[in-house]
Amino acid sequence: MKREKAMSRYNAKEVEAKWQASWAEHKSFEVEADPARPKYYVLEMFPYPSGRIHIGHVRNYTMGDVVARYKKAQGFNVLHPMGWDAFGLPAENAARDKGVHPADWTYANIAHMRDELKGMGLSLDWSKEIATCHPGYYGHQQKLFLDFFKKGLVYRKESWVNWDPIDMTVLANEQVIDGKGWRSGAVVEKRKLDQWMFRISDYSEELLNALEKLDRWPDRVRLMQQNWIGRSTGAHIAFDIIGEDDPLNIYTTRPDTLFGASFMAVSADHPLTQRLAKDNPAVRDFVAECHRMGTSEEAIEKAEKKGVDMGLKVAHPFIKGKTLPVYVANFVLMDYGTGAIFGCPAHDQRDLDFARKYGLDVTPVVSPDDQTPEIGDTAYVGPGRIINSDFLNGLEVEAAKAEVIRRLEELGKGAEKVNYRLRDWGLSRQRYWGCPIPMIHCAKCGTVAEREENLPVKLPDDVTFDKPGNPLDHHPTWKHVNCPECGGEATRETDTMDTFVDSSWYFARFCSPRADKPVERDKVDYWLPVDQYIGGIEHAILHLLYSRFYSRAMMQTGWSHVEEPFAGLFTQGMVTHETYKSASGEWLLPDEVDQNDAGNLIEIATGKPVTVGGVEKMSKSKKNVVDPGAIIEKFGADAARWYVLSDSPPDRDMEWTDAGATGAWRFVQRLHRYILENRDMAAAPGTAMPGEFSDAAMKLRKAAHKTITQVTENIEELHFNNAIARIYEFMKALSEYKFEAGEDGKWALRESMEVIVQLIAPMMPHLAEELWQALGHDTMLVETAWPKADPVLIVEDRITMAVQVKGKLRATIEVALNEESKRVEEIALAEKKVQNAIGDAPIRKVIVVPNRIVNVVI
RNA sequence: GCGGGUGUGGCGGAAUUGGUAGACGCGCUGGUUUUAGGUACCAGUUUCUUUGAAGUGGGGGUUCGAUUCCCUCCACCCGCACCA
Repeated sequence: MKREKAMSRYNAKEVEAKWQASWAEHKSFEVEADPARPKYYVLEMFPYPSGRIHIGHVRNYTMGDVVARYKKAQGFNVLHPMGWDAFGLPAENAARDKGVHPADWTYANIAHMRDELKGMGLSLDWSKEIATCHPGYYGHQQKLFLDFFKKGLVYRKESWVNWDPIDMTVLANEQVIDGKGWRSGAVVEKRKLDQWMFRISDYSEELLNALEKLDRWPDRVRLMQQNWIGRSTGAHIAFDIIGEDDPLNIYTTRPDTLFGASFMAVSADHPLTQRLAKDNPAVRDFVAECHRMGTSEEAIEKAEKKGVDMGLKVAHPFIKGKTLPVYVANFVLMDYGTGAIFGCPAHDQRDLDFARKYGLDVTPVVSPDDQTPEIGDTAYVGPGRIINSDFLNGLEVEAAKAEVIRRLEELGKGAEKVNYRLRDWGLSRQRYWGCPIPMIHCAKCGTVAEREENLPVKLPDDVTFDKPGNPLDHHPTWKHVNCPECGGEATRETDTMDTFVDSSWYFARFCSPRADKPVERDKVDYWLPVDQYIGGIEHAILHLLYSRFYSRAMMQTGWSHVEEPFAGLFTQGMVTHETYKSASGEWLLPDEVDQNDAGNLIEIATGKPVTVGGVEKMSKSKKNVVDPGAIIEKFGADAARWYVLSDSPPDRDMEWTDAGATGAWRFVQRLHRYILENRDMAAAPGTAMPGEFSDAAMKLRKAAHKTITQVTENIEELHFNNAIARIYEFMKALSEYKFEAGEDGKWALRESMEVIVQLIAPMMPHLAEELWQALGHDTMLVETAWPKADPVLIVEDRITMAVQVKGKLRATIEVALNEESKRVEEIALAEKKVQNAIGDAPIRKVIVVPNRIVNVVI
């Protein structure tokens, strides 16, 4: 009997498979460039093929799918492709740990994840699928690299890496834990290696200025990029080193505080430090200590401010006879400015911490109130006038900066300088599973480009991961080639490219994914830029900035016409879940936890109570993950899609709860049941619209058309949770509708049923398609135009206005739309509750905001 | 440490961007239906000392009016250049 009841329910699994097959058969989402039609390019950040999709993917791709399906219904030629960010470290880890070849591991993962994505019913054009680890992709990436090289956008430079001395390998920052290698446990060293670099810093100003034009990007992302590029105006100052010919060049943004300088600080990697370290053990030890700190800016900034006096003195450029000691300090970054600063402790917190530690002078030179400020443990960084500074005294900070620069220029000891925080992009990785850099080192000719006819430079398949270091370097034959210039013996570059390179142009490749060159101009000219890009906020800076650089570089090499790859950007929040711990303190999967009869959470296996922890980002380590496959199996893809959209604003984190998913599933059942049980009461499809409607029918029609307007607006703004709330409201209005025998009532019912089915279609495409058919249509909903609201039906002639007395709500009144303010005031004051609230007090003022509110001030 | 963000009932959140705080959903309470229910339907649900008052993380300010703007403090989250 149980089965019988279940059979009468909507069978999501069956129905979803049916429509997925139907869309595939009809090639519903396969598109070609068609200049006669308006295009819309929807793209979600492509996934790393880890093996299984996670619920964050479900949320991300559902959002993109809603936009894609909606835009298609609006008549756009919609490109909505999918691919795989398939190079990267995890494949090599799997190779090392499990003995699987990275390619086999990756392609198996892709196959599985592709099936999972197909089960979600996404409107993807699978004929355009790409994987970055395929030579058909990375070969073209090598061509772009060579073009960039010829334009001078690529160069080689020594730079610092994390080096594991036992594994003999370069470590990613995340592989360095507390200064030690994650596998070997060896203390990590900083080491200098020759690295390939992209000249992104050439575009600093351009990348900064163009942010202004990205008006469909979140402000916070633009702000983060702006801060990352970090344009500052300051000064270069040359300090004469006592007893030496060459000066110490520093960069400062506060030249106005020059008279407050009490020491110089240079980076551990500064040439001066390197030179002095040779004869000075204290300096050498300190440099070694700095090199154990790791390469991340975070590690450097968080470390205690330390330094060593290197015994040198420099002369103050303006104070005769004053000298300043030169320290090597751990908080000075070689990559920023010149790698050297002057320290003015009174007006910089780091300098102050340093000065207090080493007993250096603290001289205030900026005063907020013309008094000499007391400097304790907090530096004064605010505005004010200059004091204790000779010719600068009395000037405001900005005027003082200009004046000191003018004086320095006169002396030939300095100049104004614009500086950027943005560094060139180091793309070399000493790893196997990445795109080979198509360069060859020849003893005679130097480093030369591989010939284009030899592209792609393919990765060798026969590699081993049992030896420390880079497998490409170990390979017996791969790197040995003839020089393309002289034909002599030479070796290939064994570095591969950063995976950020792969993801910096994939959106362009999607336009012509099988072309025999990186991109076809007519295709990118039609499709680019991406109209709506959707992905995580964690990519706010690097991936997006690198892609913006790549677009410009591709423009410069003639491949494209767009500066900005992503016209619209949306960053969705993460999916979170409660964490659970067993009685013995082990993390538990949500599936291992259930409620007992008393409503307490217990571990299913043991029956023991479970400790509920915080709601956190889903992570394998804390086991607070849900498996999308299991969710879709249980509730269907539509319910899962509906739920990830319904509860939280898309840019915020959402908490996954079982109850929420069940709620979505219930709505699926409810709508399905409603349409199937009541469709016979509705007019036949295609019936002509009656000339007149009863009040009830009219009320329903108004609700339907208002809902069309609201849902359309909500989807345009990507406020999917609000769209769903409006659909719920309309569902309520629909179920409260009393059926009428007349043709007008039947017609209104059909209209409303069709409207709700069309409005849910972007979110729940399978159910919508099924119900569309159930309503008697033999066309596919996926090919049906988006409903249009009748403007006549969405204007209300009477509205409710709130009446406040002294800012507090006392009554509401109903008035005509756009009623005269004077009349509104009369009606409001006549209200009994309003009069009670006013009492005997004299009315000082009445504020009437048309169609909104009345506030009586007493 | 630096940069960016978030904070509203028991829970997720809404609020036309300065104008009725709590839409919509979950949960809960009561009722109806059903052979049964982790079903369906109906009603209620911010709190309190309830003729009223308080209330959007805490404190202060601007305003006729503040979830919204300003100052300050607290908590949590994201990024920091070799994870993707």
